[in-house]
Amino acid sequence: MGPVMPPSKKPEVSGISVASASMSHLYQTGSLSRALQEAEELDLVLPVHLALPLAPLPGGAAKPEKGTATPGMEDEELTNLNWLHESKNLLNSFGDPVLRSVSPVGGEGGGPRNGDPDDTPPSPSMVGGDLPYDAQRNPNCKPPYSFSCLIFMAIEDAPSKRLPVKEIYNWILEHFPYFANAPTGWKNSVRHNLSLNKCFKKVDKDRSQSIGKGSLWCVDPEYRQNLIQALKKTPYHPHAQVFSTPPTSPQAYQSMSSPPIWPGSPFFRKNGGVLLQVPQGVIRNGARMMSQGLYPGIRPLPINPLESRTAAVRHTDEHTQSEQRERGSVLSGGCRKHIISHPACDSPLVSSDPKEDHTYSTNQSDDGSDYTSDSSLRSNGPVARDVANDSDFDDEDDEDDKSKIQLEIKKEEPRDWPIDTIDSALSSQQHNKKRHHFLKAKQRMGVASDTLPLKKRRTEKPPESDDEEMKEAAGSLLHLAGVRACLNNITNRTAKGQKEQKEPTKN
DNA sequence: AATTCTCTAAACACTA
DNA sequence: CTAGTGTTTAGAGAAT
Repeated sequence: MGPVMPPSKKPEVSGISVASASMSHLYQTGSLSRALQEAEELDLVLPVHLALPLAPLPGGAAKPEKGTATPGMEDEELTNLNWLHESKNLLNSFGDPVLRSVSPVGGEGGGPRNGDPDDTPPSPSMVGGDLPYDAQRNPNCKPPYSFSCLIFMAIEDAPSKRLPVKEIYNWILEHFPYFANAPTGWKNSVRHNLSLNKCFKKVDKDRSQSIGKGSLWCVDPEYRQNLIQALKKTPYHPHAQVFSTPPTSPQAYQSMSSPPIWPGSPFFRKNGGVLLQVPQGVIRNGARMMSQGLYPGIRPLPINPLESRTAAVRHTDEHTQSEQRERGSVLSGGCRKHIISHPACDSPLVSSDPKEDHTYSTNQSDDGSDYTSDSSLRSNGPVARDVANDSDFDDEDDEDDKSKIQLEIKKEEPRDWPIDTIDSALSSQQHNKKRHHFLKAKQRMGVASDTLPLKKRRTEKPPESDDEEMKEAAGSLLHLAGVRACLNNITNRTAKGQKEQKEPTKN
């Protein structure tokens, strides 16, 4: 255990340090601040939402003064607002590209924001500004969820896990009264998000179903966990119950941590609190939670746990912080050995095509030209990956084993790194712009299908997906045997043929 | 200062 | 024809 950190020193928010003491102990020791201080002294890793109020910000820069300048705001509110700003920054800085792109907090980046020191006075619907969200107390407060999260919640809340746009509107309206008075532009944003965000897939309408216009939308299972993770990280009111009333048991703590919308919300209830529960194992290891979105108990994947057990290295207290870091850096040093590989596993999470798993902001364009800085990879890789690979601390309960399984399935995805994404497709419109001229030029040259945005392509060619998946699955197997290149030649030829057949009809 | 990211607006095509 | 839906582009603005 290291020495007490001076207040000015940046804590390892990325979760490098290791906790062996339970968080409930901290709560029982008294006030949160004291507990947090104690945690710091003990080098404990805190779940992100606990660490937030205390943690200085990587990259500095919270801009509390930028908060809502709503007249009449109380000091406490301002404090909370500052906290929210800080937490946003902190969350952003954690670096999972996915999380950054699927920000839990709406307006992380651009767009007019509530409470911005705008020229225009805040409209009634904006009262509440950036204050931590409490839909019950302040229905006019803009929800702290990005549209991605809102849509995700709406879809998840549907029994069939698929909704037409209109129902998504309705769900949002029902759960977030803010939008009732908001300008209608938000619907456009929803549609925009659905269209551009890779997380959401259009489902071909069942002929028997008559839902009117449009299609059904669902969450791409491949990105589901990421959305959950993003949602999970939504900052919430620092003075919420979890802070003001230390629970007497870990269970109590679990049940009250990180309410997804608000406690008692239909969404929360329907999910039985499961979706965002933080099991003890995770609490003990905030690092994993922060970086991996490991939320054991969240709809375990249909895989065989027996085969998925990892050779997890149990963490012991003698691991020093530096050891942790070193281990992390080794693991993250480009060669990410995945503990488990299930080439034959038919987990839906396994990407069928590495190429498909990127968006505008990924390393390589479809055409192979490299016009991206891929900052998400650069800036986020190390921290996220370090921690990601530190998933071997515990653990004794099945829940955590499940989480490992999920983690490893995710890890299996055959790419350098990965998941850049979620709605980086949406967010990387910068790249989109950069691509624009290039793609236009290319389209003129008659390679249109190849240059279509990913999302478009995904929805455009469902018919051959089975075939393609089979090929990819075979490719994965053959790859292991070192004959990947051979297959590629075959598949490329096939795909090319198909493409050429399709092209004329498209234009 | 440059980049990244999200939101917003708008145009347009398509469809019920 | 209208309204809703889906796609795409452009730009604003905050954060990094």
